[in-house]
Amino acid sequence: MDSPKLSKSPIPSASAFASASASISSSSSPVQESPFSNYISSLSPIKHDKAAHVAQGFVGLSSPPLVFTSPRINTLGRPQSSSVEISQKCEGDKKIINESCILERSVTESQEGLVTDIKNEDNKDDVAVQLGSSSECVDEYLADPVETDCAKSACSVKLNLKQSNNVLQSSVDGLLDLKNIKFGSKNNVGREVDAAQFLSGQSEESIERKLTSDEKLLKIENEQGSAQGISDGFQKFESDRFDLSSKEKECKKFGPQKDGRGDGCSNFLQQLPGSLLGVQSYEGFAKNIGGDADVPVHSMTHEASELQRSMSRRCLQFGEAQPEATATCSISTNRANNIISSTTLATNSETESLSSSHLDLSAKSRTRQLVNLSQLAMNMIPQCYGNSSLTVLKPSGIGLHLNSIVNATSMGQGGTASMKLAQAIKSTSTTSCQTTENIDNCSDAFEKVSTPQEGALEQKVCTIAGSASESLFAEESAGFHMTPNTKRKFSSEDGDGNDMFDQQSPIKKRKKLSNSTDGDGCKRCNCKKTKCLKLYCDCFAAGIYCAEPCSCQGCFNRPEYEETVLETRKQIESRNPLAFAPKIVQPVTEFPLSNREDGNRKTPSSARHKRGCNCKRSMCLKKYCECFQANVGCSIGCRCEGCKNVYGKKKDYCVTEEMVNRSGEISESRVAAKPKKEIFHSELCDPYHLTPLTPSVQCSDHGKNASISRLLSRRCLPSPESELTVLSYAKSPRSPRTSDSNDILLETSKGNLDIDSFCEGISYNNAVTLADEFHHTPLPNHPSVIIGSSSSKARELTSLSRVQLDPRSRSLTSGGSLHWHSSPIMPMSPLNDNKKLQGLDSADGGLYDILEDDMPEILKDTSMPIKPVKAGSPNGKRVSPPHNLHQLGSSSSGPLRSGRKFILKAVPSFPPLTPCIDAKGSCNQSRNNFQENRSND
DNA sequence: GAGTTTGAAACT
DNA sequence: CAGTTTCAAACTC
Repeated sequence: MDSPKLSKSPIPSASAFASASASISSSSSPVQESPFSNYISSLSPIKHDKAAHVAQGFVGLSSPPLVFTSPRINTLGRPQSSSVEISQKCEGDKKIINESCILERSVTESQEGLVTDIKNEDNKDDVAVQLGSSSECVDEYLADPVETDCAKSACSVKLNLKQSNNVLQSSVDGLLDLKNIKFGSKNNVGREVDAAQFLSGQSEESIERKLTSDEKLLKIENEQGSAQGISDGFQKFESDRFDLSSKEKECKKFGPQKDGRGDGCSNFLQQLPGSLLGVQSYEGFAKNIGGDADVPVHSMTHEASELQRSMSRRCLQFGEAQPEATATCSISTNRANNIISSTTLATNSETESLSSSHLDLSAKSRTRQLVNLSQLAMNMIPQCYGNSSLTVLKPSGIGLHLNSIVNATSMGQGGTASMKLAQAIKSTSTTSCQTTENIDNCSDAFEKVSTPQEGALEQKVCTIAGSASESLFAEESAGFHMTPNTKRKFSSEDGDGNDMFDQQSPIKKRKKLSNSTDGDGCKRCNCKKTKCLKLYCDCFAAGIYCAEPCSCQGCFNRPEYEETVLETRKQIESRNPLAFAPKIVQPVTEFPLSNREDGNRKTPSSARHKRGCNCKRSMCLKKYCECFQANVGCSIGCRCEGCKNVYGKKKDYCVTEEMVNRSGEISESRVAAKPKKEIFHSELCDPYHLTPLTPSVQCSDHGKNASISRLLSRRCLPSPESELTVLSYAKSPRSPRTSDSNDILLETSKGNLDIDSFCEGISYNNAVTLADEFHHTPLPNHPSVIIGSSSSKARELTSLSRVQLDPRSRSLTSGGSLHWHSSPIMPMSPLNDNKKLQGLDSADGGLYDILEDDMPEILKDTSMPIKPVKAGSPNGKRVSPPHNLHQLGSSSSGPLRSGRKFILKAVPSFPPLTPCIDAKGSCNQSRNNFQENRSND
C-alpha cells in the first residue's frame, strides 16, 4: 500500500498476465532442465516444466503495482530472470553456489528477526536447495521465495545427484558455506568439517544429522525436501535414480558413521522399495539425526508441520504486513519462507501419511510452484487489501474481468503481448495502470495480436494466464525479447503514467480508444458520476487504476487516491466478496472425451461467465451481454431470455449438462435441473473471482482452452497466503459443465467438519493438484473452492489460512497425501473449524467434477453433508448450496487416475502417521484404496 | 457526436 | 430478496 510505486500501481489483469508470462518465460529455461520439470513433463503431455517455471516466474516477477495494494507475496521487484538463472546455476557452478550462499545468508539475516529457528531451518533447506541457485540477486532470491523453492527442489535434485556421483568438491564447499551460514548461529562448529567430509550430495544431510533435536524437525523437512527431489529424480530420471542409489548408499554409510545412527538409515533403505529408497533413506537420516532412531519420523514431521504451520501463520501475517514493506527484501524473504514452510508443511503431512511418495514430492515442488503461481496471480490481480493471507489469487488466467479478458485476448493470442506486458512490467515499476497502458501502446509496436475474434477470444482468455505465460516462456527461452521500441514505450509510458491520463482530455482518450478498449483490448472507462469507484467502472472493477486512455471524469481510481480506492473496494467487497473476481471462468473441461459428447455443446470455449448474464433483449448477441462480450457461451447460470449466444446457448449448455448427467457421469443431475439460484453459486466458485478482500482465493486459472487452462492451472495455485483457498481443479471429465464456474465454493458448515468434508477438501485440493500435474488440466479452469462463501462468511474465510494451523489441517494434509497431494497451501478443509466444506456445485459443476474424477473413491464415498449453507454469493443470487460431492458419479479421468496410482505408490512406504480422519473411516478407506491401487500398479 | 438501448451495479 | 434506480457501456443514427 504504502509501498513504492510498484505497490501502488494497479495491476491490470492484463499486465498481471504479462508479468506472469514474463516471469514464466524467464524461468522457463531453467525449469526445463530441472528433474522436477522433467518429471512433470513425463507425467503429462503438457510440459509441467513450463508450469514450474511459470510458478517460479511468478515468484520472481515483480508484482506489478496493483491498484489495490495487497500484501503480495511477490511484491518485491525482482529480476524476472531469476528463476531461469537459478535453474541454470543449479547446474553446478561453484560460483553460483557461493553466491547462493551469500544469498542465503542475506536471506537468513533478513529472516532472523522474523523467523524462528524453524524458519531458519526452512531457509536452510531453501538455501541448501538453492546452492545451485543463482545468487545473482539476493533480491531476486528473496523476492521469489517460491521460485527459490522451485529452483531449490530442482537444483537440489540435480545437485544431489551430481554430488552423489562424485562429489563436486565445489558443491561441497558451497554446501559447507551454506551450512556455516545456517548453522553458524547454532554453534555447529564441527559440522562444516563433517559436511566437507561428506562429499556426496549428502553433505547437507550429514550436517543436518549433527543438528540438535530441535533442528531435527527442520532437518526432517529438509530431508523430505531432498527426498522429494530425489523422488522427483527417480521419476524423472532413471539415470538419476542411479545416482540416487549411490546417494542412498552414501547415506547408509554416513548414517552409521556419524551418529552411529546409521542403522536406522540402512534399515530404512533395506525396507524400502527400490524407488522409494532414496526418499526413505533421507527420512532415515532424519531419524538418525536426532540420534533417536526411535523417534518416529512422523512425530518429528508432525512437529515440523506444526512449526511450519506456525510459520505459515507468520507468513500470513507477514503477508499482511508486507504490503507495506513490500519492497523490503527481508519481507519478501519471509514470505518466501512462509510459503516454503507452508509447502513444507504440506509436504510433511504428506510424508506422514504417505511417507514421501514420489508424487508427493513432486506435489511439493508443484505446490511451491503453485504457490508461485498463486502469487503471480495475486500480483496480477488487484490484490487484497491488507491481508495477504486473505488475498485471493485471482488467476489472471481464467477468471477474468471483462477488461482482463479484453486484454487477455490481445495478449493471449500471441504471447508476445504477454511478454510485452511482462517486460513492460519488469522494466517499469510503474503503476499497473501505466503498465496496462503501456501494454496497450506497446501493442502497437508489437505486431498486434489478432484482434480477439470471437472464436479466438475464448482461447485467448484461457491463454491469458497460462498461455501467455507459457508462450512467453517459450518465446523468451527462445531468446525472444521485446523490441527496443517496445521497451521504450513501456518505460516512457510508465514514467508518464498516471498523470498523463489524468490530464488527458477525455475526448482525446476516447478517440484513442474508439471503443472502450484500447487497441490491445484494454478497456478504458468513461465514467462520469461514479468517480470510477464503483463497479460500473471497468477499470475499477478490473482492479486497475484508470489510465490515460480513460475518459473518466472526476476519477478517483488513481494511484494518488489509493486509499480511497482501497476503501471503496473494501466496501464493495464487504458487500460482495467476489465483486472483483474475474467474471469469466473457464471450467476445467477435462472430462474424458468419452464423456464429452457434449464437446460442442459448450461454446467454443468452455469458459463461462461466472455469474451468467441476465439479458432480456439482446439475446446475448450483443456486447450488452457479458457472456457474449467475453466470448463465452451462456450457461446454466445465465438468466437470459431468448439466448442466442453464438458462443454457446444457455439451452444447449443445459441440455448438454443433462446429457452428461444422464450418461451417468454425473450422478447428480443437478446442473440442469437445479434452480438457477443454485447454479449461480458459480461466482463463488470461481477461483479467480475472489476478490482480494474476499477471503481468499486461489486461483486457478481459468483458461478458456483446456490445454491452456491446464497450463495455467498449474501456475495458479492456491496461494498459501490466501486464506480462502480456492481450489482450482480441472474440471472433472465428467462434468460437462465446465462452464462457468468450476469453482467450488466450499463453505464450511458451522457444524463440525466432518472427515468427509476434510476429505473432500483434500480431494479437491488433490484433484486440483492432480489435474495440474497429471492432467495438466486447466487448473485455471478449475472451479476454485472458496471456503467462505457468502460475503458475510467471507470473513470467516480469513480463518482459512489457518487451516494449516488447525489441527485438522494435518489430517487434511494427510488426507491429501492419501488422496493425492494435498497442496500444502490448501487451507480449505480447515476452513472454519466448525464449518463443513461444502462443494457448491457451480453451474460448472467443476467441483463435482473434481471430486468425482479426482477424488479418490473413498472420498467420493464419503458422504458430504451438503449443507445447504448458502454460500453467499457476492451476488447473493447465484450462489447455490453445495451439492453433495460424494454423490457425484465417479468418473475417472484417466489421467487423474493415473495420478492417483502414482500417489498411491508413494503412500505405502510409511505407515500413515496420522490417519486422515479417525472419526470416519472414509479417509482410511481411501488410503486403503490407494494402497490397493498401488499394489495393483 | 448525440441520443438510445441495454443490462449490470447499486440502492431501497 | 425483489424491485427500482443509477450507471456506463454498447449501440444506433
